[in-house]
Amino acid sequence: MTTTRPGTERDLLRSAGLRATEQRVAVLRALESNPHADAQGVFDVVRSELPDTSLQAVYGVLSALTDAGLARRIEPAGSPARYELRVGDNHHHIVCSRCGAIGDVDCAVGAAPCLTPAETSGFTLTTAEVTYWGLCPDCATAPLG
Amino acid sequence: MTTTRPGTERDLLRSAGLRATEQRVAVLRALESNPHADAQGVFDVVRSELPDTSLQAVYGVLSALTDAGLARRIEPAGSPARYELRVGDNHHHIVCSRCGAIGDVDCAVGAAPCLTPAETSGFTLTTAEVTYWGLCPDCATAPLG
DNA sequence: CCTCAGTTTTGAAGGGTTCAAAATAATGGC
DNA sequence: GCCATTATTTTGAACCCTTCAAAACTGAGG
Repeated sequence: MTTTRPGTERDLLRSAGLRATEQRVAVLRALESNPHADAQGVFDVVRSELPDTSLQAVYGVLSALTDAGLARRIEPAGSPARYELRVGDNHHHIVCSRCGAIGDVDCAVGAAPCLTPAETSGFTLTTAEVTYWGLCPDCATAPLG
Repeated sequence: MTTTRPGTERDLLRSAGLRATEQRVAVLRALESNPHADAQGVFDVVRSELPDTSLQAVYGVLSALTDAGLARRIEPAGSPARYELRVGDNHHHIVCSRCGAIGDVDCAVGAAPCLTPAETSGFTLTTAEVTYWGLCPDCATAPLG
């Protein structure tokens, strides 16, 4: 067996119709160990493994993953875009208003109560996105600010 | 009576502890007639009244209004920041994913059901923000894309 | 009317992201 | 296994939105 050994990321990419490049595999790994990382954060992690990777490549990979449905892009106010691999379930996020840390939050009351506003102003609704704001454990207990 | 006549915006500014400059009055008027406008949009409207106003002044005014609680800043993903004068009530927004138009949406089920997630990952919660995505009336009936 | 602090103007820089052409590398077929 | 094809990445640059900073100005109180 001289073929590829691990391959889970490669398989994931191929099954999504994407070429399994080492940059893409590295980005997937980076996001596995760093949920909610931004492009720069992914870049930093990827570089430790593939030192010649460019930031633009990371942007390209993140875009490809997002388009293919393998990643999800979230953009909290005042923060650069973050990416996560947890897709397909409609979960939400809680953002620390002090340090920007992000946590996952499952939908509040069962299925999707927030998905049905009273009045949509004539808009056709497709999705609802909830962002909670607060303080992460560290910042809540930290000194002043 | 040779004093100011209209003055509602001026009064509003003064009561918030801000100087009533003509730029600020103009920005308030622009937001009254253009809810959810972005800085550039406000700038365009203000310029029709005060041609010498700078974009930086608009940014400054919007920042001052937001800090003073007279305006609210919203930042939908993929859009420049928008501003609105409707503050104090926790209403949400619906954004057209095609053209970016924004509508107001009152909180779905009475008070604030979305404010209580099941699990906060240890975060201390302060606010919840709901963004609905869909198509505005115009885009829903428009041709393709 | 004058003074002083708060605002705006002017000019520039910054971060995050996207664009484009050329070089490179991953597939599928031979 | 080797080639050709086409997707990806590299390289280098530009873009938009926003903020910063010093100097000129203006509103509000005395």
